[in-house]
Amino acid sequence: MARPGRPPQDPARHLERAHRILDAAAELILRWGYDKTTVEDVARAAGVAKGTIYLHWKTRDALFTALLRRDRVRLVEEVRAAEPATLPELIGELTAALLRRPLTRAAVVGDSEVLGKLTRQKLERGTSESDAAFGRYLDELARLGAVRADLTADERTALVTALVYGFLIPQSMLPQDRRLPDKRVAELVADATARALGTGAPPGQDVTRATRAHLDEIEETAAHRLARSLGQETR
Amino acid sequence: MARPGRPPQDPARHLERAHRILDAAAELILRWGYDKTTVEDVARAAGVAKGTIYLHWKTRDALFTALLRRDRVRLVEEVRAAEPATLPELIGELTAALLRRPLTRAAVVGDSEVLGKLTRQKLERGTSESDAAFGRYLDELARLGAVRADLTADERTALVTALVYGFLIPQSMLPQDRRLPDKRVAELVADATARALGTGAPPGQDVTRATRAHLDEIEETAAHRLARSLGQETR
DNA sequence: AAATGACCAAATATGATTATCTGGTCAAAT
DNA sequence: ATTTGACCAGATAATCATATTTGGTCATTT
Repeated sequence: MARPGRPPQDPARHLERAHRILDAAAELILRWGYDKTTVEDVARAAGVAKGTIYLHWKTRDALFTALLRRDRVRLVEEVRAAEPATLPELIGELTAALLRRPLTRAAVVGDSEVLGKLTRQKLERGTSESDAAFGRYLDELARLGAVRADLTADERTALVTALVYGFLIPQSMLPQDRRLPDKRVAELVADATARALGTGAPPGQDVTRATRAHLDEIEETAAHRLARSLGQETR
Repeated sequence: MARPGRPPQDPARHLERAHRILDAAAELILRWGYDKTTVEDVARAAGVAKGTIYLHWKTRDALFTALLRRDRVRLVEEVRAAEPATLPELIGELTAALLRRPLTRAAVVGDSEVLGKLTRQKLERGTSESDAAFGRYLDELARLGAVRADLTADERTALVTALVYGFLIPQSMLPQDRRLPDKRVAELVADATARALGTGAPPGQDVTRATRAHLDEIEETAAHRLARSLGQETR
């Protein structure tokens, strides 16, 4: 039932296949968890041979990293598509998007059911860089008078983090039926962000611009990383 | 080196010994973690025989429960001593007290380093009842115009929970040197609570009274539970 | 009556052995 | 050139036997 050989070396086909593999991986991981999902499984589900997967990624881990990065790119795209103009809108959309994306959501919430042994790792790192960018964005907003200037950069970041994580994590530990609707959670986070960090000043054009710029930067970074993850490079 | 026998059956002495055992347990658990702390260890450190511990508690678990309950009572006492008059003050003091008490803190943050196999358990339950009381308190405040009335009870609770957990958990995952000072964290939580839930209305006498009443209720419950934990009853 | 600590059963750890699985490679097929 | 899948070594799991630990009891002592 084999048909080794070489259908055209079309780079577009190559990329399309990478995505197909990632699709398969996503489904399997969400269903069985990272630990229980083997490369063989993924290959079978994607309709390719195991070796083919290693044509795309050096290691199993690299495949998973690519998967998360793709999810992240899509998340950012969703947020962008909503065209948030202010910090609260941005955070609200971010939260909503997070709640919609099981993989990234699991990574954020630290769901060991899904992530298996990777639970801890994926959380810690990756943060520092993006955090810095977010910190700069908040600084800019403070300069523009859109967020409180009486907090240090660390404090502003901690505050936003607290709101997002503070809603996501406890909610995820609640039994299904006691959780607030996802949409409502996003609204509450947005609202709380406005109240806890905002100044009440009407947001000007410059805030919109800064927000857009920040999203550009985030997407740029995310897209770049994904590209690296899809172009054989590992680590 | 033994001296079995029966120094007076003074109930005060009995209680004092219970506390001595708990002191020993607390120290050992904080140093070695729950899993690695044996009943024998505790007995030795407390200067009693192992059997004596079982004169106080039916199981090792009951001892640990008592320990947490005592810590909770002390926490509540500390909060009370600060005489918070408003919700933000209450939450701020609660956070500060939480940060000062390694055991309860570990329980809240879910520190498996300390709690060992109990990490999960202790979190989930025990909540429902106290949660209900807190919910009623928030309701009362809403009625008094001290907190926003445009939120459901669940939402108000979720919001406060988010603030406290949202600060404690991410901070606990940060490397020591990047954490904000405990005191500052408490201030930020208090401030955020005021902004996110407050109405801006000046707090009246009735708010103070409601807050005090709530603390009374909490302490009452906590003290009652501790008493049960120290008076042989197990479960 | 009150406290002890030797004692026991059950749990847990250790180790040795074997079996199974799975990440990753690469010669072969086209 | 490209894809495959048999193949391999190392990791992981399963099994079984043995040793150690430890939660909990209770006859004994004061």
